[in-house]
Amino acid sequence: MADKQFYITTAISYPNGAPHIGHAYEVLATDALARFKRLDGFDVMFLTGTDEHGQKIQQTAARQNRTARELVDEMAPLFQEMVRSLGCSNDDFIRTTEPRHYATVQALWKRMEAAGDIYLSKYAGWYSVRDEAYYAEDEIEDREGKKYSTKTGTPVEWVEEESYFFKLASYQEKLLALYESQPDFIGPNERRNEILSFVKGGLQDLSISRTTFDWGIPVPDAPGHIMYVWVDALTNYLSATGWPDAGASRAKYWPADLHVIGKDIVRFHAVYWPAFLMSAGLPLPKRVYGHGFLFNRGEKMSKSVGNVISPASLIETYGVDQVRYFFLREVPFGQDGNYSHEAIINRINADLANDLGNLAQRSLSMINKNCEGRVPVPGAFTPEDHEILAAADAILAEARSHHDVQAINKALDAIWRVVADANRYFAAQAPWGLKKTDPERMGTVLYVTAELLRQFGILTQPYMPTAAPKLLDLLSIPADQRSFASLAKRLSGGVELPPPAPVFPRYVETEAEG
RNA sequence: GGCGGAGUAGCUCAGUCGGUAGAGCAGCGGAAUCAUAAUCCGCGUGUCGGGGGUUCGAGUCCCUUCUCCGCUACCA
Repeated sequence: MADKQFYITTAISYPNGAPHIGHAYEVLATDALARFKRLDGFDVMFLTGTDEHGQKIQQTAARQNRTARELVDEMAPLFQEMVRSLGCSNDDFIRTTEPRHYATVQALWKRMEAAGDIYLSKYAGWYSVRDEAYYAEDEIEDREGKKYSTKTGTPVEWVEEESYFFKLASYQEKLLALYESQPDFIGPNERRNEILSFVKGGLQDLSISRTTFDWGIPVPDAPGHIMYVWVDALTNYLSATGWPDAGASRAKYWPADLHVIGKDIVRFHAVYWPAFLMSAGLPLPKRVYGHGFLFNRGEKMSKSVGNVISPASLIETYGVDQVRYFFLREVPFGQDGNYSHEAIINRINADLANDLGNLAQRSLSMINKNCEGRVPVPGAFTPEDHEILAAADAILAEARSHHDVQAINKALDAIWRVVADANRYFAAQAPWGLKKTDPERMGTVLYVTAELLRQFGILTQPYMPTAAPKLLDLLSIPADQRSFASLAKRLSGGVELPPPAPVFPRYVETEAEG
């Protein structure tokens, strides 16, 4: 049991502005992965948080005439509230401004320094504050006397500073060996190929300290130097385990099993991060997975286009479980996805209200009216009964294999294929017609259907942490019989059920909306 | 410029070792009435981006070409 641990993380959010759908998507998907593992018997640690240092925060705060500290203390709770409102089950929320994080980052730095991988040199070049990146002479252009990055269009300024460097170049071979020996270190495959070609193309040493601003973690024994964003931010995954305190209660969780991140920061997680850890002599995470981006009707969400929708308003409009279900089912995790009001409604009504919700409602109300509100005691099963139950029994193994590669939408497809089968089963058996002709057979059909609902209820808990338990409540399933281990134990006949109530309401368009 | 990926039914996409093109959604018709106007059944003649080639036979292999996307590099 001690070996069945699972440490999963999201990237930490940069709280320079309010949380948006991208933040919500990443954390809700990671939550589904974490919940699945918990239900599957793992001792899970699920971490998310905020990355609160850097020049952008400092400048935003300055514009508002206050300190960076004041700014992040106001912003971080917005992210915590978003995570909470999405029904997420994170075990911790780390902020990079916390003392525990400072301690870990500085310890990691010292380890890398002791390994001989850090040296002092000088860095000069065109720096974009917004991108937090340096650009070469030919990567910038002159526009009305000012310099801009040709790549991102952001303003750049000439910066010359003393900087500590990390000997990244010397890790090229070790990294390639890592990708070779651990083929699933990077997912999905497209991202792996990109990283592979990037590293094969040669690595340069990395500047890992800054002296031009001071909102960051100080470099040990180097006044004036603060740490580069990625040394600081990536290390949060380690900080939450209490490292370097080997006696910390969470020390056992390292190395992380899965870092869930956006596809834009795969390089930092798949190149820099393992190199830092190798340097410090620490075990490496098992896998890094880069998910795609979400677009509103094919367009990137932006204030100028006027299609900005906050996670909070989505939840308010559709409901938290519905929002979670939609994004997890509709978008293949790892690919970019689209969302629109129409698409969300279609999923809510077709999959949740019609297919699953209505199946529950029609079968449970028949039990309520015709079986004294108790789970019927089934008679002998027919081949049809065995077949549909076998289909349900097969879901877990398939869902598991999809979750192993973060193919969340495929796991949901697998469940809903059987939901569709269950509707066909119910229609074919037509228990309402058996009421007078063969009440015992009717009871058996209703029993089988209730058992299928139990399976669906248990299996959908990772995705819909509010609605799925409601469905299980309607079946009087005790709290301690809701894990995947309980899937194999059939519903017991004779148990009293509460009156049925709709679990997934239809979304009805109101006049005002249109 | 280099590397990689993708172009298949109105929409989103599956198509394993080459063997007469599939699913879901939407649409049309029917059945049923237990149920959240829900459910079930039936209905798809698609230049599989274009062109050429290999093969008895190619969406599936090879060449070429067009378009889109990602990563990356960049010319004195």
